[in-house]
Amino acid sequence: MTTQEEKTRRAELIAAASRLFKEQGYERTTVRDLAQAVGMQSGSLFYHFRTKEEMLVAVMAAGIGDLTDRLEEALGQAKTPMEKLRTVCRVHLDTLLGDDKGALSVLLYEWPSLSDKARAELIKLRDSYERDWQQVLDEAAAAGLVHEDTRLLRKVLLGGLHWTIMWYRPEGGGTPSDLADRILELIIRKK
Amino acid sequence: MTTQEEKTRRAELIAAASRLFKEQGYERTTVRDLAQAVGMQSGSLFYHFRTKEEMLVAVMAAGIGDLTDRLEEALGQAKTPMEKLRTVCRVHLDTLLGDDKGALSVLLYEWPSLSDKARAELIKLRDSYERDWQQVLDEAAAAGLVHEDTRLLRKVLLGGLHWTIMWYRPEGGGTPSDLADRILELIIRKK
Amino acid sequence: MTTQEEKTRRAELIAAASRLFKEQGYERTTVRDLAQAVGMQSGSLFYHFRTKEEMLVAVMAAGIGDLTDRLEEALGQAKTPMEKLRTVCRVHLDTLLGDDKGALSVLLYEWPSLSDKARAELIKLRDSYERDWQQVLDEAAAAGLVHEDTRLLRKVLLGGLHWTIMWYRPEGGGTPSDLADRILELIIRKK
Amino acid sequence: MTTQEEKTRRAELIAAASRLFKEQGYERTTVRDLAQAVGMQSGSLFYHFRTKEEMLVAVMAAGIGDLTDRLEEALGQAKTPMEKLRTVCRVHLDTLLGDDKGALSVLLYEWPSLSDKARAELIKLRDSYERDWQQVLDEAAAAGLVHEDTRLLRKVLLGGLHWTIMWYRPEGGGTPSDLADRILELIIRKK
DNA sequence: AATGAATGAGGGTTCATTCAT
DNA sequence: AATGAATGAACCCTCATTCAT
Repeated sequence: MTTQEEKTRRAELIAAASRLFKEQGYERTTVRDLAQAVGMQSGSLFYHFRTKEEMLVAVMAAGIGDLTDRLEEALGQAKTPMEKLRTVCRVHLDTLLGDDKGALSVLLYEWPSLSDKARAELIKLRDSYERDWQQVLDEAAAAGLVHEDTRLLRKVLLGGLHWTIMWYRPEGGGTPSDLADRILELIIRKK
Repeated sequence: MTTQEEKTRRAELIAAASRLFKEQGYERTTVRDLAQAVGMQSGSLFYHFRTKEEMLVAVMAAGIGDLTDRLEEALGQAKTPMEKLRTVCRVHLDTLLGDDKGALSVLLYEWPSLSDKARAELIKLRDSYERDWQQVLDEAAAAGLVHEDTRLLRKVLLGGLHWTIMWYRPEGGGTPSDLADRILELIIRKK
Repeated sequence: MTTQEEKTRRAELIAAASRLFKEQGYERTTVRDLAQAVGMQSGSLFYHFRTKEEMLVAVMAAGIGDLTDRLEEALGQAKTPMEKLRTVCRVHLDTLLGDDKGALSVLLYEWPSLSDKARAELIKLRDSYERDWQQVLDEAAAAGLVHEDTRLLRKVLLGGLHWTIMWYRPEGGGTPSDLADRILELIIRKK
Repeated sequence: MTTQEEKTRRAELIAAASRLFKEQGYERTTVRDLAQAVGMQSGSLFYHFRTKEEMLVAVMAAGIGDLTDRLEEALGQAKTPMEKLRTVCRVHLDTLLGDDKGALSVLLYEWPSLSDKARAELIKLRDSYERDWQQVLDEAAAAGLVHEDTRLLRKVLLGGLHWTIMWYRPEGGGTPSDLADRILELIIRKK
């Protein structure tokens, strides 16, 4: 009950922060903006988070955590290397470009705003996500679907996907999943 | 004389801003930091630039301008579609990852810090650079070297290249040009 | 039962406040510090005390009350003017420098933190303590032991004793009682 | 000229801080109070001092510095041990109770507000003042004027003098110098 | 008797910018 | 061209206090 409400309030704050950090950037978002977005006074924020940076970390951790969960669930239903490849790209773009979430884009573009300490914590989570990618790419390379330098491919492909936030527009651009498929085409080695 | 010195001073400031904006981010760099870096008082900056944002714009404009100049010069010496392809990638990474410049990375990662007005001005410059890329990719596609969806390819490949700032380390990672070649391999359709 | 527990809880709080106000000062001690020291939430404090200042007053009142009680008890066993003189000094330093109590030092050094109203209340208690001192000094003067300007002597001697908190260190400094005796020597008119 | 004005402004601020810290206490004085007292905005303070604590240190350092200067000048004109004794007490009380200065009383009563680092710096200045006292007391003891435990006497007498701020009232209390003489009587060993 | 959550005023400090000189 | 000084709004954060439960 209390736990419930606490979860709710924290979750509300994280959601609001996610949105605002994405829209305006972390530095340009004030704690007053954040408080107002959930209908409280700015001082009250600090009951839930010790610092503004802690909110940023929470947003990012939630973002990468969600993403990893989604990916692992989706991978559970993918059989072939090709299906898995499609899955990692689709889940990534669905999450990044889906309008309900800003957390992932915050993760990517506010990385330099983190203190070293906070960064270290998040790197662990990010690495776990990238390990899943690496496995999928390794299987795909083994099946001759992609170039065998999979470590480089992982970084470059993820970079290419990340960058879509800068130019993707839902109207007339197809769904994120469609886009994922088209991007995949660019690097697939047809048998 | 005055013009000469003025150019010098402005250029000094832009260089300093470039470095500091890259290292610390635009928002986290104060005008005092900037002034100190060239040995003046913070108030004196405003003789050279009306606002801090104007410095950001100057850095970005110089960055994209330089890049386009370099590219066009290098393309002048490239003959085949393959050579041209290699050139665009190499010039991009040499500029982005070369240690003497931060301007390009500032351009990429401080884009959201711009006001709408400033953004509009820079978009023109950026488009001119991307037009050069587009031409090269179109030629390459015509020669069967790359996927024919060159507009998408341009965005994704540039995204992949941009992202290298996040992970490239000079020590043990080869030169930026080497990296460019390896990345190109990932998307080349072998004849 | 409730009364009993209430007393206990109040006493705990006063003891904790005494220690914290002494160590960190009244202004620099937060109600959260105080609450934590007795294992409760900050809001719960306000069931026991209406304001933070009320805690300060309680600490001070307890401090001066205890001191007066101790003094009167000790004086009961002192016969000669010289014994009485020694007693007032010893009790004062034992209480001020004894490691179990901070209340007296709080009384001295947080006096300016009090509101006028609170101050008035405490002045009465303090005066009662000083009246005991005055009597002892008057007897001593009558016996030729000290200078006859006993009102001035009272203030100056008490000032000198108060100031010991600033420099007294238990290790290698003798006991507070020893120190009291040595200080007394400084102002005694030998026979 | 610039130096002059800078001195003026800094001196103004120190004077105002001195007064306010004495009247309201350091913690209860806001930087807005301080700024208003010299007719500037609160932000402007930080052009002259990096932190509020730096102002406190400046007040204290000025206080103890002035005091030492005054003392050394006055001692230059004192011949006999008795005259010197009178001088140290008079200078101390004139400075402490003279209505133009609050710095010395701030030094005494805001000592606990200092950070360890700042305290260390001020201890040096204070020690230099107390060394002058020690010499005077040693000479006086050699002449049989005071008790031979001069180190203890120094601390106790200074404590007694310090405490006068708590009770001295100019109206009807004689001048600070008169008071100094009367206090001295309390500890003098008549020939 | 105590809690968890919130309040709201105010804290010290930062910082882009201005301007007389 | 540059400076020293100041501005003033905004910043993140603190904290005594309140109150429904």
